[in-house]
Amino acid sequence: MGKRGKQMQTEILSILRDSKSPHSAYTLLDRLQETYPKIAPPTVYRALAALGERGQIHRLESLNAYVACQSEAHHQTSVLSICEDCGVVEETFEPDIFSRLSAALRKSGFSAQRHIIEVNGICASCGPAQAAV
Amino acid sequence: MGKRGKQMQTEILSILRDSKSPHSAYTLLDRLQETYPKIAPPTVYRALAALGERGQIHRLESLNAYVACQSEAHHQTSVLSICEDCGVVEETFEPDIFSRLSAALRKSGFSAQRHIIEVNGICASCGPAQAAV
DNA sequence: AGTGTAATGTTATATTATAACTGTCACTGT
DNA sequence: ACAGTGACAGTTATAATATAACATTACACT
Repeated sequence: MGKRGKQMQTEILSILRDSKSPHSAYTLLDRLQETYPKIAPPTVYRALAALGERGQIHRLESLNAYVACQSEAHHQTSVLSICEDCGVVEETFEPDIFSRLSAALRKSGFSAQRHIIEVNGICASCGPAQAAV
Repeated sequence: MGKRGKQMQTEILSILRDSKSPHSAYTLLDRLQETYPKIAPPTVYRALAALGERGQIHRLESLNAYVACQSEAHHQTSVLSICEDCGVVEETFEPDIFSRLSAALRKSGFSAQRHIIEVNGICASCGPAQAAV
């Protein structure tokens, strides 16, 4: 890997962990440039790719943005729920849903490798129960 | 709506229906320009937005691309499976999985509105059973 | 040191998407 | 009929996201 690459990955991971909301690649780039003024987009994308491969971050496909993985364990079977009001993303571990999904698709001969499950909605803090308080 | 808008939607829908693989907005733009040389990106995106609202097309968030809805009925609860080999996208109706997902998230106070389920893998035609033939 | 390989830096550009403004046309009320 | 108005479509420009391609550096091995 190399020292610089690891350093960037660490920086990005720490930025993402400090926030429950997703960051875009270019938001991260701006943040990193405060410290490393000269880095360019490929640096960020390389770091994001490495982190993604290790399951340390998740990419929100519907937002083109990234969040830190909230657990050390479930790197493959988590559901990402996105609050449309406050933007917070929560990760939920739902192995049962993933295996049902794989099983359902296998019936038609499809062999599942990677599942993307993202749910848009309103989180507990922003929901009607809270609005009434 | 207006005549031109409908016309573009019809054209796009027919291009997408002619192919089981997804098309990007700009692929569609190129195709439309064969007939309407002067149209610009916003025209395509407006048509895609209108088609999407009516559930006639699905957007593949992980590919930034679009496919025609393969059914007239299930506009909300379909799983999109994407073959990494041939690129074909199939739509599967899985209301049970959607309701389980909503139920699981509701436990933590999250109210689901829109579900995005995309699965990457290998389809029946490209899978090992076929390779062995 | 010399060579080969992999990581990183750099430049440029491709791809996806939308903002903001302008033009057109159908419809309304008079 | 005609001015007003509002929705849609056209147009221009640019924003936002992502990667290709090549140059350079670092480092391991000899």
